[in-house]
Amino acid sequence: MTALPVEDAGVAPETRGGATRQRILDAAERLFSEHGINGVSLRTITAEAGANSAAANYHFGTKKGLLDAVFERYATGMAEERETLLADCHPAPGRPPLLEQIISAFLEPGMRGRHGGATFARLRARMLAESSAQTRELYAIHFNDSSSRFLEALGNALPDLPAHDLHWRFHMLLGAMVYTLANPGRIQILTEDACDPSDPDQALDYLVPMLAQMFCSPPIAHATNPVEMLRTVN
Amino acid sequence: MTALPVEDAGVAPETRGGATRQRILDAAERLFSEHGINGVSLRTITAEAGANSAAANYHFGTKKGLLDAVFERYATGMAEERETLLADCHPAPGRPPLLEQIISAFLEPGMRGRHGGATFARLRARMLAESSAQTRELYAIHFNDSSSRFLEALGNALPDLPAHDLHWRFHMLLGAMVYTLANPGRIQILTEDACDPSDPDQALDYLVPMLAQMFCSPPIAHATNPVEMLRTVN
DNA sequence: GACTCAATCAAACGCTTGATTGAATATCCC
DNA sequence: GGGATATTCAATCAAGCGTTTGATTGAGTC
Repeated sequence: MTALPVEDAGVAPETRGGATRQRILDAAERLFSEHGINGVSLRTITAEAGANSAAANYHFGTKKGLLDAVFERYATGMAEERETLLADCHPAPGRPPLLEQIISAFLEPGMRGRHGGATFARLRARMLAESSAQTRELYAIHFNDSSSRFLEALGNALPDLPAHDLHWRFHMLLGAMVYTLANPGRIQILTEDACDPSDPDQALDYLVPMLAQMFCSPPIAHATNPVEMLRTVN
Repeated sequence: MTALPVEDAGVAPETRGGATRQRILDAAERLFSEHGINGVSLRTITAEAGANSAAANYHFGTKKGLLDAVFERYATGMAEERETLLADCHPAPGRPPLLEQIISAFLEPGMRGRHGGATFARLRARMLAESSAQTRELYAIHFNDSSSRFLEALGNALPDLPAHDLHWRFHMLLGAMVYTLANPGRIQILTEDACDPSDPDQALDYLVPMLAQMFCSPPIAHATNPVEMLRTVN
């Protein structure tokens, strides 16, 4: 009926780039990110994609397989770009401070237009909150390595910061990023839109220098475990 | 069959404290927080509560009504305690800095054992990420007022901080809190459990002083909108 | 002892879910 | 063209969903 040209027949459906397959991926990404994975049926997705209700199962096997494909589509390139940008981080005159370079290299690929944009960003945030076995595995597969490298790079850039502080601050960085991506709109409600984290440019402009300042600030002395106060790194 | 004593017959089921009703609330809170609202069926909840499959509908009308009741159960007291603690914030020798008092007053009621503990905390975080019409409304009803008051108190404590910075830093505070409550376990995976945000005491010990330092740090000069750089507050 | 009424129960309602089937159609290479 | 392959289609499946029903229970009231 649609008679769209299929440009690469002969390949297994998992690696095809057929038009229907793409439309299903787009629809699934959008609907998953809006209503959650359990909140959307395959029928809704295929209807939105203008495809037959069996098409999703044909192309991706199961609903789980569809989410895998949706996630994989942008996650791989995103992690790669992160690492590329990180490799290019070095202190130099005329460039931002090293810490800002590193933080920007971590945040930027996931927040700007490439790699799925706001839709995929929101899906990632939602998946982190849902935290099922599948979503945890997808995160581990695609992001564990690069995130570890960033943690290491931040530690090298701040040799005097105790590991406990480094880890907690990275946790806070992740929190700021995820909460911004999730865009629950709380701050917009509370401030009547004076501050808009849903604008990626504004978000990066603020988060990168603010997080850099946070990482730079002196270690937190905490009373719970005095031994920690003496330790330096690791 | 169970023959449990009903201590307050004669009251409408919405305000009863019957044993079955309580068990359903407990089971719903736990299962909602673990698998999401769409990820759990009423049958699973009632089975977990050892009740008949119609019991949830009898006591709460609909699944939506059940979530309302689960949220209401602790949210009201939590918001009240926040406001009580905030009213008691004032600079004095021998007490922590005012900023830490305010931040602690905001974070503590939601993170320590009262008001549902870790289970309800995780549910709140998940609801923020899901952000359906119902969850947004529940948040607005129970938390908008008190959150606004905290934003105001922070602004008063930091009269020289531009509103743009204040709002963004409060956004980051919310992100750190929610991400900690959601407990996706990312930092534990990356650091092999050296840092444990799922321990409320450790979390508060670190977050309160670190966030206070963040609020205290100098304003961020941003190039996007130079006019902002000249403004002070509001 | 008849009556009330909140609470519980087993059973079923109509509907949606993820998944499968086999026939029909489109597209490719030779 | 022909034959193989890839895709789409309508139809169907068992299972599960939220919700409703009518009967039953058992403690309190007069």
